[in-house]
Amino acid sequence: MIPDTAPGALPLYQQVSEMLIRDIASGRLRDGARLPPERKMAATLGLSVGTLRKALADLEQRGLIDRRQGSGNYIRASQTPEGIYAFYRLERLTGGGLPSARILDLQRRAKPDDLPGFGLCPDAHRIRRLRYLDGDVASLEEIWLDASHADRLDPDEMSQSLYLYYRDALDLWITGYDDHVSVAPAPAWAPDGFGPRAGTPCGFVERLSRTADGQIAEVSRTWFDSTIARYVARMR
Amino acid sequence: MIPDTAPGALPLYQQVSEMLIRDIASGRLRDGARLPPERKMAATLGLSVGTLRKALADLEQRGLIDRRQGSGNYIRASQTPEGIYAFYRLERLTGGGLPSARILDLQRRAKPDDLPGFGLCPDAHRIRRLRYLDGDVASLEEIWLDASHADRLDPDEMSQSLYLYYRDALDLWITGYDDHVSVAPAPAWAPDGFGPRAGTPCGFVERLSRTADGQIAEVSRTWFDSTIARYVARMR
DNA sequence: AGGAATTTGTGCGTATGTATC
DNA sequence: AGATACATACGCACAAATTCC
Repeated sequence: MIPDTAPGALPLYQQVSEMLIRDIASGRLRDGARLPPERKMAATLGLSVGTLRKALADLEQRGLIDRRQGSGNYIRASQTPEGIYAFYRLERLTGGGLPSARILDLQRRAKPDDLPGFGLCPDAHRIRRLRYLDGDVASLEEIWLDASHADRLDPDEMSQSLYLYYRDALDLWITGYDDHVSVAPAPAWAPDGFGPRAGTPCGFVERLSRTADGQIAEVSRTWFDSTIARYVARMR
Repeated sequence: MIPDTAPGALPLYQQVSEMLIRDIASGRLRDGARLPPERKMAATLGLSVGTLRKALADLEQRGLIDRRQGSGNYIRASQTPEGIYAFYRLERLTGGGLPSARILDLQRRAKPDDLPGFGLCPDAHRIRRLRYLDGDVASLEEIWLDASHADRLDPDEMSQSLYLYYRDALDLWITGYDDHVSVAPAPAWAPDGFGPRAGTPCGFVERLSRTADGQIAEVSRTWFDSTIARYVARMR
């Protein structure tokens, strides 16, 4: 790797961290793969072990790798065919579950007034999706992506993980979020197959998704069937 | 500080981190106070700057201090009279809100079957509390604390933050949790003043609280009024 | 079973950059 | 502008866990 030493560039360890995230997202590093030993890897990249370790610690905190003393560093097996769902916080009541998605509708529209203010553009892309866990309908999603990041969205290219699509097709990197979880009526457009009828209370998550510079790029709303799924947060 | 060098002791940086947490919790370090410069502090504690920095990074990640380059390290102003609510995840719909609590009931009982398995003891202390945000009733809590950590609990000594009581009175250190958020009927014991009537759907959080060694010490259930409060999770 | 080799974890020290006061 | 203080980066030694022969 050629480090970017221009003034104002990111610190070395962050450059390394982002490069590795990109490698994982793109599939160049497969799930479960073992990274080279730290000392070898540091030598290859031309940096000190300490700096590399800081980057690796960052990846571990994001849940992208497993670090095992005496063994090695491993790309965390995501147990999904589509890639990483590091940001997906719904799981079956029994724990886990394989997520998948189906797009119901995609439009470009003016942002409605009841959305929190975000982004630069008065317009946004509205994506409505049905989400599954192990094949069962678990939730509905309505996603508003600020239109400044893309003129058009191609539903055929969208992968099961929207964040991967953002990264690969739009070069838009979501690095964090704020989630607000409460209870709200299921939306009027709730299709058959989703447990709660329109207007009846169900779990509700509003997410503000942020890029590395702290700007909100996307606001999403998720209504979930709490007989199927629950929202999970871990702190340690 | 005299470092614990016994075999099996925690790493130095964790000992330092825990000591500082204790100092903050106990009030020996006041909100907003500035810590000594890293080099001076490291010299005082008899350890290297790098080790101290690792402990400080840990505190920052837990949100207990602010680190400002060129300025200093500051105890994060908690904006509450009671101390830290780092683990409290409910806030007003408008953001923030001052939490307080009132104990409704305290009993020692056999653990009910519908609790997840935890702890060593067949018994647990059951605490039922009413929680407020800015004086409004926001949620009900039912807490089950494994009885192996204390024979008796003294309701008069319990502070607004149970975790502080655990630390100070029981020497029990809660360092992390798993939260499961969904929708559930308000419990039969829901008192007047709590918005949702018994049996009607409201927000629901089940929390498994862990000590540093990963053991579950406490299971709590919170029913919250989603017209008043929402559950908040941040990731970055 | 056991010991050597490998690999990550912890801790120390130092030099230099950059933000704040 | 100078002093102070945190941020980044480098390198080394030893401990602890794992792996392999």
